[in-house]
This record gives sequence, structure tokens and C-alpha cells, in this order.
Amino acid sequence: MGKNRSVPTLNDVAKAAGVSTATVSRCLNSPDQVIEATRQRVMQAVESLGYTPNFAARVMAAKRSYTIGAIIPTMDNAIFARGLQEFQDQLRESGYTLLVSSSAYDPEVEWEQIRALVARGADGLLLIGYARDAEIYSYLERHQVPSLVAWSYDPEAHRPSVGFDNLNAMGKLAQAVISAGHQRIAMISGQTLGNDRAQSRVDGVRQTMAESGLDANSLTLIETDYEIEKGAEAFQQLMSLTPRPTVVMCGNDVLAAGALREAGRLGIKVPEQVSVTGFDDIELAEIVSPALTTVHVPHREMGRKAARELTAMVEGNSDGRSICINTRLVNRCSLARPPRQP
Amino acid sequence: MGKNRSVPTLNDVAKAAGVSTATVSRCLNSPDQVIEATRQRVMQAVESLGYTPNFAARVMAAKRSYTIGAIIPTMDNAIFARGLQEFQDQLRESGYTLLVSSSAYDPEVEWEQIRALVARGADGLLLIGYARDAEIYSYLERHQVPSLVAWSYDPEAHRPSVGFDNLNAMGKLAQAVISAGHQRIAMISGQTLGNDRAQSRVDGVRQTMAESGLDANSLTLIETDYEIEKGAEAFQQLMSLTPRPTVVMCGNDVLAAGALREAGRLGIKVPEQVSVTGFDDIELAEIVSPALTTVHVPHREMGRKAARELTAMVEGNSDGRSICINTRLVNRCSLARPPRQP
DNA sequence: TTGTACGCGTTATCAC
DNA sequence: GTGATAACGCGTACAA
Repeated sequence: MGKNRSVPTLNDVAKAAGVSTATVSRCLNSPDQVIEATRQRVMQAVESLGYTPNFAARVMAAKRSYTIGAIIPTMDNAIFARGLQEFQDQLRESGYTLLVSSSAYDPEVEWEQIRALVARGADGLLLIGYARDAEIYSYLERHQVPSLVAWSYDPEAHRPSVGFDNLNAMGKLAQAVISAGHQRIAMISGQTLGNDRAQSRVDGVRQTMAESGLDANSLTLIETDYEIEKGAEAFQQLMSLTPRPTVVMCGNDVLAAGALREAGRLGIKVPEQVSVTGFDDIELAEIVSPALTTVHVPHREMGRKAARELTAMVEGNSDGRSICINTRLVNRCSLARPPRQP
Repeated sequence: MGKNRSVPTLNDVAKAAGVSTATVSRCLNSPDQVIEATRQRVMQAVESLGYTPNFAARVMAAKRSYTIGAIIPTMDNAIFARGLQEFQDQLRESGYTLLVSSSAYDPEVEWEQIRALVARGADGLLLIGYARDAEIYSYLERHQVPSLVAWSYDPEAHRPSVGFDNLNAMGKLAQAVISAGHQRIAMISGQTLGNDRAQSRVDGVRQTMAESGLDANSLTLIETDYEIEKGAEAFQQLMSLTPRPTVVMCGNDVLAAGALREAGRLGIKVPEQVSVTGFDDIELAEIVSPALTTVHVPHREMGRKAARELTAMVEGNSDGRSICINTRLVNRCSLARPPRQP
């Protein structure tokens, strides 16, 4: 109909409905402030023009975007997927949109993406783990963007977080390992540099070893990327050691899956000849054979609670509490007593 | 130093450097248009104030955001992860930021998120598959936001896409299945409603059956969600049929993994008693036992090419070509000849 | 209840 | 090379 095929603005709607832009704006944002009759007229104009608010303008005027940003280390495996999906679903219910970025475990990239999200008017940010430059936190503070740490919970840290105690969780698993009789323990960890989750899991093993009368320094440790292939490589290295470790504890299920695959290739029987453990209890853990003994992390619960807390912070209803999510051991088949000494 | 702790603006920088806002803007966007001396002064002011451009304002003024949006059906498994990660990496190299949203396979949610991304000034959009309301495409056209379809390639569709021919790919796999001697074929497919990839894969099997002299209607088909658990359930149903199918072709590796898990539980040997196939060749396919015979999709290549094409479209260097990515059969262990008739 | 008018922080088009 | 200044589209005091 109209000759102008460009995007309609508030002004166009106002003209079409024979009211002012202010009234149209009110119809959209606080409908009860406008009388029924005019509202109907306005809404009809909105409908027929196919009007959509311009967010950039709205953000600039209202200083509020109903957008939450999340920067995760990777989308390349399922570690963050489940929790994030729940996080998003919960946010949606509260009227927020989630925008996700992946940093590929690169602090520089993360920095960049935090700025990108903040610049785009994100009302709040979800970050994975504590470890990052202090500059970033002060940047967020200056821009008054509330941020919440997830996937980590450290009672010592005085920063809001919804996560789990990686150290304790891995400690409990190590306890199970040691109780089963293992003494020559090896670990395949994710890169600990700049990754407090990975570091805490290593610390958890060491601490428990010490408490159990083992030498924490006797832990054979390999750090590598969280990829199946890398887990396989590391496992191969460990199996060429003399004497061989009797158990390989992995920083997560992905690494453990790699280890199991390699074990199959090398003809090493798990758990008869060597035990393997994981962490996270993603679906993979139940698929592999033998099924993984691992630590179950209730990712969905974490995502849900993180969403609630972050929206509360954004809306000024919370100064940022910290919530600890409980993990639990899942005993499957990949952990057993060590083989008898030859 | 300053008493005002709020976020610095272009104006603040201009004052601090003793220049106009226009000059500051130029320093940031086209540095060669400003003389070295002033630029240094400006950049110093930018640095010391910790200035970050306000994107909302920038978008509104420049009508350009260097942001690409992607809406994927789910983050809950690895199907889209790998391709998307590569997509993002490539975009980054070209100076774009990727923002991702997940629709949970819900068209309504997808619609909403497309609007959200467009409203936030996305320069271009990556969409998965063709199937969506025509209204959406006209909305994008009206807003002049270029969009590219991925994960699907249909020579018939006259819409830019970077993907693979699901029908043909699955057809080739079906050919291998039939060549191996299978006649009682069952399929566990993802929901085909509103999912052209799933539909095409089913069509591929049926078409190949017909071409091979089998009755396409004899295909036993179960549609379910792309979840391991669902794959397991469907497999159980199929195994209770009389006569049993001799092969279960799955719509993707996730479903196939579920089928294999259930087979293990039921004590049914794969591939001796029944064959199973997948689609995608994600890492999972190599992890399960027996390893999956499946269709390899070069997700990274697809992500890379999609990024190149979409940026070209955004920058006006392309009207939107379509690129077909080649898939290939991967023969592993889960497909074998059918058992001899009892 | 509704309208007027200004401000939000940039970019871009002019002059100078 | 640089500086005014007019958009950009919306929210919101304030006035009517």
C-alpha cells in the first residue's frame, strides 16, 4: 500500500493512529496508562504496519535491554550446553533474551566478547569460573553491569556465583578411588592455566591423597585440552609408564571418553587392568563402555538458579548471593579395585 | 581522579583531548583521516578514560553493527556445536561478533529470537534449514537483513544456503544398507514437522528403497526427539516387532547412540543380530561400541564457508550464492550383513 | 489521559 | 585535517 517500503517507526504508527509518539510508546510499555479506545486504535496501527521497536533506540533511551549475555569457553562439547539451555529457558520465562558467545578458552577473546555484550546493552552477564583479569571486573563495575560466575563455587571468593565446589567434588571421587585400593594414581586434567575449575579438581585429588596418607607429589599429571582426542593421547602416554598407574582420573567425561577409546585400541581392559573416572556426568558417561564412574553435576539446576539470581541482581532485588550446587558420586563400571600386583 | 564515575562518552574524550567529537569518532573508525599528532592525543584520552563506544548509539547512527546472529535449534548436543564454533572463528577474523540463540526446536521461539537479533542490529543472520514461515523471510527482507540457511542444501530452493544434500547423503547410506542385503529396514528419525533435514533424510531412505526394488512403504518409521534417551526408547519398540527389522537407520548419531545403548541392555548384538547406522559423524560415533557406520558431514568446512558467504552478503559483495558441501560414507562396524533367516 | 520536547551517544554531511 | 550540527528512533519529564 504505502510507497515507502522501509521499516516503520514509532512516528509512522503515531500518524496512522492519529496520536502522538508518546502515546504509542505508552501503549507498548505501560498499556494501563492509556485508555482502552485509543489503545485499540494504536495496536491496530502497530499490527497493520508490522511495527517492531528499534532496540538500539530503545536501549539508548531506556538504558535497559532485557538482554543477558553469557560467555562460555566452548560450544564444542556438551559441558556447558545443558546448563546453558536451562539458563536460557528460565530467562525467557522472565522476559529476557540470552545471547551467547564462545571464547575458545582464550582470555583475550573473552575480554573482547564481554565488551561486545556490554556495548550491546546487556543488562547482566554470566561468566564461567572466577579466574580473569581484575580489569574486567572493574570494567563491569564501572558500566554497572551485574555479573554472575557459574560452574564454580568457592566459599573464599567474595563474588556472586552459582556453582559447585570442584575441589570437594573431585576430592570425594578421589576418596572412592583410594578406598578401592588404588595407590598409583594418574590424572588427565584440562589446562589449569586460567581455569579455576580444572585447577580445583587437581587440587582436590592431591588434597585427598595427602589426607589419606599418600604422597600428593606422586600424582602423575598430564594437562591437555578438553577433547576426546587429547584424552586418548594422554592415556596412551600414561600407559607407557613403568610402573603403570592403576587408575586414571580424568578432569571431565570428555577426556575420560578419550581414555576409554584408547584403552580399547590398546587392548587394555577397563576396569580389570586399569580404572578410569570422569567428571560432569554428561550423557556421554552412560554411553561409553564401560559406563563411567563419575561425578554428577546437576547442570540444569545450576542453570535455573543462575538465571533466577542474575535477574534478581539486574532488577535490583539482590546484591549477588552465592549458591552452592550439590554434586554426587555416580558409581558405574569404570572404577574397580586395582589388579593384584604381578 | 574525576568525580564522575559513570561511563565516559565520546564527548568526554573530546573534551579531554581538546578536539571535537567528530575527530574522536574518526580516530576510532578511520584513523588515516586524522593527522598523527592529534590521533595520539585522542588515543591517550581514550585510554586514560577507559572509553568504550556505546553500540546502541553506534548502531543507530551507522546502521551497522558488525554483529552476526545465529539461531540454532538446540545447544544441547554436539550437532551444531562444531560447525558453529568454526563459523564464529571465521567471523572473528573478519571483524564480526557472533551472537547465538537456541530455539529448542520451537518455531515460535525462533521467530521471537530472530526479531530480537534483528532489533539488536544484527547485520546478518544464520538460520538452520529452510522450513519456516514465509512471514519471517519477508520480515527479514523488509528489514534488509541478509540471511543464510545452513545445514541444508536443496538445489530446488532459490534461497542462499551453505549446506549438504540430506536426501542424497542418506540415500547413499541406504544404498550401502541395501547392498549389504537388508530388506526389513526400520528408521528412527527426528521430528520431521518443520525440520527439512529430518524429512529429507527419511525421503532419502524411501527413495533409495524404491529405486532398489523394495517397497518404500515397508519402511518402519518412528519419529522422536533428537535425544539419546529417545533413541533408546524407539529402538526398544522396534525390537519388539515381529518380524524384527534387520537394520535400524537413525536420523543422526545421537539417536543411534541411544539405540546402541539399548541394544546392549537388551543383549542384542550389533551388528550380528541387527545393524545400526547414524548420521553426522560427530565424535560420539567413534566412541560408542560398536563404532557407528554413518555419514560424515564436514561441519567445520560448512561453518567456514557459511561465514565467508554471509559476510560477503552483508558487505554487498554477494547476492547470496548457494554452496553444497560434500558428505561421505564412513564405514565402521555397526553395519553388516543381516543374520541368516532362522 | 494525552501531547510536547528534550536527551540518549554516535556517525555523517557539510562547511571551514 | 577538523569542527559544527543534523539525523537516528525511542522513553519520559513536564505541561496541558
